[in-house]
Amino acid sequence: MALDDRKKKILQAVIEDYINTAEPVGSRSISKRPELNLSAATIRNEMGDLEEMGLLVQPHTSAGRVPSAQGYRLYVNDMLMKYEITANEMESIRLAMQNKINELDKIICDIASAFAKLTNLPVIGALPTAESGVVSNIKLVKCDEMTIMVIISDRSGIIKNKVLRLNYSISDEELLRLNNILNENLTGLTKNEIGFGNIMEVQNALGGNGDVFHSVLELVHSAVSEIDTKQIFVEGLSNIFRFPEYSDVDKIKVIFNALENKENLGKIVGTMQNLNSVKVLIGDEIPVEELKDNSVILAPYRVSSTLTGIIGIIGPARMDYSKVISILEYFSGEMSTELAHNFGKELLITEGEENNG
Amino acid sequence: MALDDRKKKILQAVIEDYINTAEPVGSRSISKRPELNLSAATIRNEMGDLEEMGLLVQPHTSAGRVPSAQGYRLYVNDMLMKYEITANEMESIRLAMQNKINELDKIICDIASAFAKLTNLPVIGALPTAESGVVSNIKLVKCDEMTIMVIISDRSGIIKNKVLRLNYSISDEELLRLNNILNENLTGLTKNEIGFGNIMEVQNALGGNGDVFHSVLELVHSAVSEIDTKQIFVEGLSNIFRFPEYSDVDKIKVIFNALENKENLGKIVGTMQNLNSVKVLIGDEIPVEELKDNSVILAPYRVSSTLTGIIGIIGPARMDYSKVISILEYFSGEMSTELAHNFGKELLITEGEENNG
DNA sequence: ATTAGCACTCAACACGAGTGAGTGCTAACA
DNA sequence: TGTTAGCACTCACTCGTGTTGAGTGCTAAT
Repeated sequence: MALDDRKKKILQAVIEDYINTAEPVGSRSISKRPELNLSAATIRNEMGDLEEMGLLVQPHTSAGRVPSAQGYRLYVNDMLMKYEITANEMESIRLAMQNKINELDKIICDIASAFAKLTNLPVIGALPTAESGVVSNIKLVKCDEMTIMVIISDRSGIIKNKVLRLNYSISDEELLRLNNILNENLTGLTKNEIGFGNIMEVQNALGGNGDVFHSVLELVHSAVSEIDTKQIFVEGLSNIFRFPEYSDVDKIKVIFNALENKENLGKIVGTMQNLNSVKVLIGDEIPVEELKDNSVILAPYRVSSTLTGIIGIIGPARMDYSKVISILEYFSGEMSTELAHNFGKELLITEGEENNG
Repeated sequence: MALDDRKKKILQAVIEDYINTAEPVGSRSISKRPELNLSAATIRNEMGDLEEMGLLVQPHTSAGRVPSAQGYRLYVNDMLMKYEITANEMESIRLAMQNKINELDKIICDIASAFAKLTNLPVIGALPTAESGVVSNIKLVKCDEMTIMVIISDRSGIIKNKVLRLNYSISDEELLRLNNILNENLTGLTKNEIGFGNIMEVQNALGGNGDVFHSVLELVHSAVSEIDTKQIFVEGLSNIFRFPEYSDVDKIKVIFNALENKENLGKIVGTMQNLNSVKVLIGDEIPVEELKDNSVILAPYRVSSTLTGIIGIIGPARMDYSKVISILEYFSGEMSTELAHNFGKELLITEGEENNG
């Protein structure tokens, strides 16, 4: 059966009605639309065809039709109207970006929060991490007699710092020597290239008293290996209460349990392979069984040449794709220029951690 | 009316039954208890008295009785049986503490998560912060030509670090001079004593080119003022789904909205004034209107002489006070020695942030 | 003082009729 | 041949009713 223009229009009408009302859409309500000057009976015939084609589903015999995942997919791919972001919406996002005092992680969370408000949907994402850039500098700083901080940078700035409290003291000369050897052996390599092997090389280069520095080396290793560890966040989770599809406690329980599990979130965010465009996951395209009645829309953002993150929303498959995609695209596109404008230069990210020796 | 021994026993029986079943407790079920060899009719008379005294409440005429907030309060103050922590429970908490690789914040979150599992309740708390200790050292480190890190320590170690990217370069000599002046003016003061006034003094001491360092001073100021900013966390929120009192979406919505609001959490955690013992908030003792059907139990913990935090649970007023209090007391008491044992020395906390200049 | 007995209350549940939105099919119509 | 009006049918949903059972308060006997 061919999907002619009229069928497309009817499908679109059903999807848009359903997005607004969350109720199965009947033939009569569609027939009332002025752009489709057809009787309910005709619509019924067409809807029957659309159901046969797998684009619509009937929850039960005497109910209207609901879009299937396949229907949504067709809608997203072919029939999406361009949603024009309002000045207000741009303003909310800009405002969230403009708080100069806050550090990057907080700005991202502010933006996520603004998204959650604009879209009335829970927002998920990953904080910016360095995508395996080349380590350009490792710096060991002695904070006090027994406390060492390691600072790792790539050419765009600091990407990780960690603190270590030793249970022995280390002289300035020893530290400088260790620092030099570390830089000789590790700079110029990407995070992925730095493994335990390289670290052992350093230990060998240090010769006899390499043992003394063992915990410092361990610290460097753990800092390096965490460079691109994605820190995942969820904002505005309580937005799901707005949806009639979550008016049942059991369903809320399922989605909460699913989203409380960082592993699941990691899987979802991990579906973004190329960091260039918005990605839409509908229904069982989501790699988490419990979320297969939902849709996820993800967008990459780039803070600097090496720092990237992911932000997106999750909600019932019935969602305002057009608006959400536009907002995410706007953000994705404007992020770097916006922040560059506000901050006047490339941004840094840094995380502090501690450790014991 | 006097609260004689028998009335106390009946009250206790009602509360403990209700804690276990979440159903209004009838006279018959109490009369079956071997330790109270009384008929249902007698129990009924006594329960009538207890209701008159405000310790029990009847949800509706033909229902059993439920403890009032006042009843719970009496129970917690006078009638609590000492719950003996099991070896298993100790083990879970110890395990969470033992992960040496992780930094302190993660250990606390692990412990919170263990608590959530042990108690089947959502856990709230504040990450360890320095309680206005004396700033013993401020260190400015030049990471690269235009990047500065400020590291603030008290005598127990690093308590805050922040990174700043300048849009001008700063010489080693200038930085050293600024560092010295900062230490001259600010060390020995507590966080509360360091205000914008002191910072301005530094700027004056710097003389003519004080402007150049303005953003560095701003950074120091913001780092200092964040030293004891409580970072609040919630773990295992989905535990509330276990309770029949939250089988209604509207109620879940209320508690979620209440707990999603950091301000509310701050208010709750803020009720801990003295950091010495476990605190129980029952019903409207909780400073958040929406949570007045719940109870909160909070405990302080001390990581080092200057680093303290708060951890606690929240749940329906009907909760196993005895067990939860014991677990929190155990944790509160063992925390420092446990961690001291695992880490072999005082702990540090450090947070990294960034800023723009 | 305690208890057995009894009438009373009321939430909860199950059942069934009625309602209405929606369908598919068929026959008439342009 | 495509479109439409009409009609019988389906089925979730609502609402009123009756029943059940746990629990109470009161009273009178022990």
